[in-house]
Amino acid sequence: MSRALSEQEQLRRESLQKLREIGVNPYPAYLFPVDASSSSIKENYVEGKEVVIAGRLMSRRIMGKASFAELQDAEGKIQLYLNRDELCPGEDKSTYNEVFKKLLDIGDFIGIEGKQFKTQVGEISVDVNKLTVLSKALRPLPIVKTDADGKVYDAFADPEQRYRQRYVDLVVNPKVKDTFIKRSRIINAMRDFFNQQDYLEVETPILQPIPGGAAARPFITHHNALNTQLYLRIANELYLKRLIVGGFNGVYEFAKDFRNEGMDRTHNPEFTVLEIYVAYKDYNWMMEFTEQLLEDVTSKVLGSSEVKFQGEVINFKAPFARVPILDAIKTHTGVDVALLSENQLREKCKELQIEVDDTMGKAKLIDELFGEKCEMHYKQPTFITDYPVEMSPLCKKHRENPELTERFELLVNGKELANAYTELNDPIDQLERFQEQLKLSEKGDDEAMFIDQDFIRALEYGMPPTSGMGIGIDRLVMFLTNNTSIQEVLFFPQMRPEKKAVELSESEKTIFELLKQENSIELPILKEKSGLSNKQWDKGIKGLSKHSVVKVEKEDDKLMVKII
RNA sequence: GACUUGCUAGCUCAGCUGGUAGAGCACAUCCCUUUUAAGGAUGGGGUCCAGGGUUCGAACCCCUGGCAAGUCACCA
Repeated sequence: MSRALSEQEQLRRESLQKLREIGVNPYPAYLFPVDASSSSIKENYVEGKEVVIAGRLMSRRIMGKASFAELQDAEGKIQLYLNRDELCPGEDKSTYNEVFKKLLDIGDFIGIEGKQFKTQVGEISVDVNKLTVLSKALRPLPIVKTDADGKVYDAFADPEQRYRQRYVDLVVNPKVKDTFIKRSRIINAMRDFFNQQDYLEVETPILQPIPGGAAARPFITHHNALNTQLYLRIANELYLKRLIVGGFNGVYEFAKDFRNEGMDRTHNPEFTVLEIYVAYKDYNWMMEFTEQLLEDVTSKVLGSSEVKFQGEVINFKAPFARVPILDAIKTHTGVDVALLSENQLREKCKELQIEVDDTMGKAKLIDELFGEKCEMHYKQPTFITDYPVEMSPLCKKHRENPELTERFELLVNGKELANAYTELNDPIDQLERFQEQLKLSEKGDDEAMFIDQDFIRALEYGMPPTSGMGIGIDRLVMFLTNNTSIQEVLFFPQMRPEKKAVELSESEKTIFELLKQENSIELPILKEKSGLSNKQWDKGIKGLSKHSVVKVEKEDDKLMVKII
């Protein structure tokens, strides 16, 4: 069953047909020899120079025998001037009168040849002397207009439509395109930074038999040939460390991770993370490395280490502040965790109106305390360091205090942007930590880590002292493009599927069943038989006609209903 | 998962106390040779998210469901 077409869609299909009838192929297969672009023309304007450009027709201002139009290519828009007698110098004016004025629509791809010139108002334009149809658009684009002051009218702004039909969003909202261009540049700048130091970009499995390296619920899938359960990775940490065991000096991966958890404006089920591991380094070195990386990336991509984000100015100029987590808690709550037992700490948390329960250990309490009372204070990039050992099962114990670890998180605008460790390379300690996690999992924590025996085996062969760091790329891009929603920095954020094909409603089914017995029946009799109320009958019979399932016909003054 | 808000023409949105569904842009026909949110005249276009209920009558009231956004909860 085909979709009902709107009036505008029907007209465009008719235009498509007419183009073919007059010998114009609406979808030609040939290469179109573009030699300029909207931006190259504006940047290197030469009066009278011939150019060949292509793009979408985005607006038309027809004034009888001459017209202005806007062409949008990958870089932006440029104005076209079409003069009937220049475009059609002979007797046949059909390219202008028929093709351009009648059969083309906004959104169609066209190629043009013409001369650069400036209009009386001074706008750089192209005077068209040849026009080629490159691809006809059958659906109308939303029309977004911008006036001389940059004020936007009728913006295509509904988030649902924008995310579901990102292609449309990209065509009509230039800012959206900018965000994704920046995203690509950010990743390139990071890659350059790592490659300059001779770290190796690697790829590790997405389908993993044991989902390790983080505490999160995985997606589960099944491999038929192996007849085994596999998981989509929640992190790539354990694989990258295996490569350090294998002898690489530094490895990094821009990885898609998958977590089967809630979705909101900062969480998408699949997201991108950069993880990097460098041998013979510790977390102090990694802090300096991270600072330099972010200063370098912001300067290269934005031209400045200062980033405007939601009215705040965030400065990524190195060095960043460094605050041990217990100091942060003391500063913002007055609680000196080091002096308190677990129960005393739990009481303190209750006093501070933090929700706690008896299953929470000291680490979890500290985490809550920090998350609720401290995190939001760190707007400027700040390294929070030395987390409790229970929270960090893959991190080496602190060289001065075995209850803590050599870990830092980078907070920006109160949110975690990066996470790093001096990696745990003692295989016996690592196995014990995994076993601790197993106990948590037996207590019902469905996010506690699995024991990865092969990873332990790798560590038993020896891993050099190593520091590793991960950055949430989506969140970084959000900061650097001033977006508060992760959906704005993903081309295709996860959405619930759109509605399925229409099924028959109850009333429609009732009528259809009756009709199937007779094939053709008088309308009043059918209505009587159906036993439906007026409204149900009306909706039912109208629905069936609309779905082209039945037809109502007049025969000898009788209304007959027939199955089609 | 809970709560709040929204869903009306291709797009952006009105639609009063329940009484024949509106505007701007877009579209169609006509006029217009340097315009620019071009202009002028005329016209067409609707599953009012879906289903059910109340009612003489529902875009509007009630119930159920769908999708989305925001807030909260959960969660790296």
